[in-house]
Amino acid sequence: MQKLVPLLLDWFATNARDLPWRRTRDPYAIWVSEIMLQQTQVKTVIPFWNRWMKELPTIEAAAKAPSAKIHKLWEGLGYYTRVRNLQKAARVIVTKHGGKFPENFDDVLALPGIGHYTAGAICSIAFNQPTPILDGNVIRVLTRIFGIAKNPKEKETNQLLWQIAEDLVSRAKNTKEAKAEFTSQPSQPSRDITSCSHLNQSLMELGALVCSPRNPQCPVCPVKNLCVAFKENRVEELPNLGKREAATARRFVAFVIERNGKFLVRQRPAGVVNAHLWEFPNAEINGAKLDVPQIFKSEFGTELEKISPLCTVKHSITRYRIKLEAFSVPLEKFPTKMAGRWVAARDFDSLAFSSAHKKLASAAAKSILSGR
DNA sequence: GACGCGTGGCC
DNA sequence: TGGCCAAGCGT
Repeated sequence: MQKLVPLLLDWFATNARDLPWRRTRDPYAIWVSEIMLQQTQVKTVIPFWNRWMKELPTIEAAAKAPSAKIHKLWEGLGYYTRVRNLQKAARVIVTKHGGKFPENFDDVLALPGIGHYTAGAICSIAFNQPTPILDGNVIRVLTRIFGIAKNPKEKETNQLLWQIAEDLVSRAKNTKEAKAEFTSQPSQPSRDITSCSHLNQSLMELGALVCSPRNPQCPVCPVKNLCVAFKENRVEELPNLGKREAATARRFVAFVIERNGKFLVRQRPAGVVNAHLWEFPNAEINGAKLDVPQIFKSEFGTELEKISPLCTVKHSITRYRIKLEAFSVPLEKFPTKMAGRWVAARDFDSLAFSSAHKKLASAAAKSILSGR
């Protein structure tokens, strides 16, 4: 096991992807990347991160930004609580840390939206502290290298994995390369050493590029000769994550209500799925029968005048598989009971829609252009 | 400790 | 193509 850390560091030195947040040591920039990357793939995050850093380049800017702006910048990324916690934390940093990102692990961990993984990632990547990380990639890499067959979500196994992660990053701090880097540049402050940062990133990078969930690229793996799963031909069996619950089907109907070129949209309240995002009026359908005029009347207390199918969107939210059927509802006189905002199609882009309803907005704008 | 939270990539 | 998965966190 002596060889593991240097093998990973050597591999990372020549195989690391050139990601935008790897071109900086700014803890704010790295923090933003880590929040965006939670449960989200690198490829998805890149344009969001670039846009965010351009629009809100500092902690102070993030702290001051209007709610509409941060939601718009997050539109399409999902898990929108992340962006509100990011701003809450930015405000804590401004008020409690003088606007400077804290370097103490416990101070970082105390920030809203930052758990053990993210605190460890920021402290190691931005400050090169020997703080361990354990995410989906690292769980996969470590359970395979060490042949750990128990479910990594179980407390005992989870603790073991954190212990291994801590051991590895501690070794990285004391590795020969780190000392060489230090002695060759004795005048540099310690934060210019990167071995802890690179060791942690190497585990995730290996998990993303080589030790992948399906079709792992074992022949090119730098640590295959140390890997228990590879030697025992158990790579496909690990990690032993339980089964997921089957998705539940749900069905919704949405009304794209238009009058004089404006559409009725509303903002979802706090505390629900897609809180604070905008959407077209909609309702869940229970039961098999789809009586659209009846649903419209029960929602709005008004008979609809005309109606035509607009489009159908299939999407998933957490464990629900959703079919959303949208109808165009042109109105001559709109009822006062309808709560929401009337918005022209050209202004849709100024609102943050949930992903499914963003598709409805596109369809609505298109139908206006074509004269419907 | 289990659950809720979003979305898109991938095969 | 539908199901699995992704740089998790808060409650």
